[in-house]
Amino acid sequence: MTRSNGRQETIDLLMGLSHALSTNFNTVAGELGVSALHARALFNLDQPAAMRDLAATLHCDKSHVTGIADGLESRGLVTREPDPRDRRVKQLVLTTEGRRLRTELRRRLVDDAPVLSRLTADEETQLRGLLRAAFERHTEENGGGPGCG
Amino acid sequence: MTRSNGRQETIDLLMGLSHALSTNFNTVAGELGVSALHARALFNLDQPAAMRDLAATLHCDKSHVTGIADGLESRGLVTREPDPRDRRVKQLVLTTEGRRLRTELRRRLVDDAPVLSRLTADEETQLRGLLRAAFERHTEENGGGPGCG
DNA sequence: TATTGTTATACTCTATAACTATA
DNA sequence: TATAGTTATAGAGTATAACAATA
Repeated sequence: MTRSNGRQETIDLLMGLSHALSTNFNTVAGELGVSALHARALFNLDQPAAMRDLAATLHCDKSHVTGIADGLESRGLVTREPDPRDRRVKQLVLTTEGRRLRTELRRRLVDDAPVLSRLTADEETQLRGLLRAAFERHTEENGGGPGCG
Repeated sequence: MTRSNGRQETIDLLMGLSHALSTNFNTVAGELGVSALHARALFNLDQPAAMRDLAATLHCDKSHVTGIADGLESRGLVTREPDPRDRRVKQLVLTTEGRRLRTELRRRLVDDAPVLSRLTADEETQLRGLLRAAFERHTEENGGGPGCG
């Protein structure tokens, strides 16, 4: 019970931060006219990706990615490109508009970051260092490193 | 563009942590035999609460709380108690079993905290200090302080 | 035989609106 | 007239299973 109470406070704070972050993500996505789901997909499409890989990144079933890709494609944000190496595979590739939207999404997430904006530059650097350390030591166990998975 | 790149990394790290945290929350809830939704409600019922208040805490509509309370009640985890001051209101109160489950939930969240477990005691204290500072300066704007809202 | 993506189906989470009983 | 909770309904998000094409 020596460390637990502090640990518990840390968890509460992190869950609060987590919630603020995801609320902000939803808000920003909404402002850009896409659902949070679509924004999450866009966010992870910095490089073209096979649908199977996007499913892995998003921790969902591949059948779900079909629907996501349909939505994104009908909005002109991605295209399905054949993979010359394996004709079963379709690569999802951002269109120009998709890239624009993705860039804007990231820009706003960075600019509007809730809670975070309350730290001084020094404090933010400290925080980043701590998180980096935690993730470097946090091996594959729990689904890997950071990102919008 | 001086600070943006670092900031962007911080955001990525936080989103990764956020995801690890919520995955862990779901896992722990599953191990205890409740859905993440029910666990989230239990988590916030440390004190009896009117259904309207739980809706506010969970950031959802009151109609949704009716369903949550139905599920929790049918599992013997909460009861609906009348409020003598206002006969429209029903207070949700944890049963003995509900309290036990809530305690166990919190214990496991603290013990199994992913990523966090990779920090030394000193680092965790530093992290807690930073988060506390951020939240203290982060006024009501974005739904208030920490918690499992 | 195994895998990629698709379709069909169903289940969970959540919001909106109409209702009731209070206030 | 406004609010607390309920009911009914509908829409996302997601999983499972069966299928087609390809490996």
